[in-house]
Amino acid sequence: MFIDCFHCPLRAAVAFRPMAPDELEFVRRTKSGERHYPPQTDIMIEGDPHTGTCTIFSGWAFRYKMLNNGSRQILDVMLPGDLMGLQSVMTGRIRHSVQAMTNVRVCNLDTARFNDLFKIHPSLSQALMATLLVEEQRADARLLMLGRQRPTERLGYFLLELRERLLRRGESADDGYSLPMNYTHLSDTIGTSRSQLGLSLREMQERKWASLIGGRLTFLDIPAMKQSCEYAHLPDPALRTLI
Amino acid sequence: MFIDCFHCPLRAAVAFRPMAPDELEFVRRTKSGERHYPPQTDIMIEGDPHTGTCTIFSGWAFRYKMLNNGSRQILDVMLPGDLMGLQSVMTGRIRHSVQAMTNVRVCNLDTARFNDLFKIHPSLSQALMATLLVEEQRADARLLMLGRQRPTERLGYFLLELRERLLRRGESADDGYSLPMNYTHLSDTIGTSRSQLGLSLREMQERKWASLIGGRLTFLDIPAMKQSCEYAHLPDPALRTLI
DNA sequence: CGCAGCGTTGATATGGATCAACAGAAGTGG
DNA sequence: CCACTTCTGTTGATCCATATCAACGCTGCG
Repeated sequence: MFIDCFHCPLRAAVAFRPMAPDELEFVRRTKSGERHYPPQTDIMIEGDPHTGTCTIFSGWAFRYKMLNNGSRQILDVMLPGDLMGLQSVMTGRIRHSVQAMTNVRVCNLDTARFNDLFKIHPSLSQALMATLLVEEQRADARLLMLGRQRPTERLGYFLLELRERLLRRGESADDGYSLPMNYTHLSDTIGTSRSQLGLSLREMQERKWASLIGGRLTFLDIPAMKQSCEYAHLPDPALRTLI
Repeated sequence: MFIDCFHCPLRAAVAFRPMAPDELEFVRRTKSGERHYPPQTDIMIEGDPHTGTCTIFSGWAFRYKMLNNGSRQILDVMLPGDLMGLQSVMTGRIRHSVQAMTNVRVCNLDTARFNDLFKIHPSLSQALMATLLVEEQRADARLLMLGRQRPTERLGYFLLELRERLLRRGESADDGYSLPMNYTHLSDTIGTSRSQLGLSLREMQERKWASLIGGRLTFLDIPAMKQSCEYAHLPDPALRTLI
């Protein structure tokens, strides 16, 4: 049941930078346990100073922030291999919540060892920084989309990016994937209302870009979609490190 | 004319984590020169693989992305002490442009030495990572504001955040600061049209939050403004490292 | 002097929010 | 196992906030 990092099936995915044996040994010893979260449960809550750090092993989650009026902004979707809670280790407090979207299994990490990481494994900490910088690039793209694109293009961009992330993890076919997000998730991600999301989905279908039926997304014309949404492919996966 | 890092006036600001002598020596040796950029000139351009890395010594700049239709999204305003171009060193390519808003002086950094940074100065690289994570928090806040707040609240949030950043650098009084941004800059930052920005500025004034006259921003009721814009103060400045 | 850029205001159009309604699915409790 | 409730997808009607377009005076500059 307990997954050994040396035989972690996630590592086989092309999404991640290959790791030296001593680095991998370090990671293995940093892992302090596993935990399961059912859908719709919070894994971390904004403002909590006592959150730990963990990596998603399986399932989907999302980072989000709330306003007092109850509206929610989903900041990012988190997939297997994504690290969460680094903020709270390094800055003492986490400024967003994380919620499970499907059943989620995480590998907990011993936060105390992050100090050693920098001392003992410079190349690993360098790789981790590269990972953060790639995340920053994705955040910039989201800012552009929220600030300057139309709802349908925002949606398209989001779905294309998800496709590429999943492809690298071997969790998507070229022409589509299973999407465990409902209307509310999607509209809170692209910053629109629920009804507008419905219109955008229909528009996507009418333009023959893609269709979402029964939780299954199917792409119909990826080049046209990329063109219109001004999608830029993700940086080299060799930059992303799995801890 | 050439500023020695040991006597860098920026370091006196409360914005930055204090630095050990050997760290400072490392930084001093990493500095490879200085350069000046007049207003409206690009310091870095999106997609360029050959950008270096530098830190703003004085003046204001901004990071931005463009769409094909010509619209621009300003991702962030960069102030003295902010590091730029780390993306291109670590990931090989920069995904946004940077433009000077005022006269800007930068300290260029020798990118080759960033490898040594991790090997020789773990605490410094750890501090740099904390800095990145604080930036991530600020980016999350911007996503929330672009996705879920009204233009006036977006504007208010932005101005409040700028105030706090400037205060820490000793470049702002408690009740206001000089703002070298024009209508286009501001509207491209908060994701609205130019005319809407005019309305939001007026609304800000009518609500007695703040007023912007002749490039000088004056706060009238900061608590009310923070309340309405749901402003959360920035993390501890001891986390931010000046390289 | 003429021109370009910028702040500012106003008129109009429209895209998206809001509200409402409903059917089907899924979960819940008796 | 069925009735009931809740959630979710879906569509439509209405309204309003914001984009778009236009105009103009001002300033700085060539």
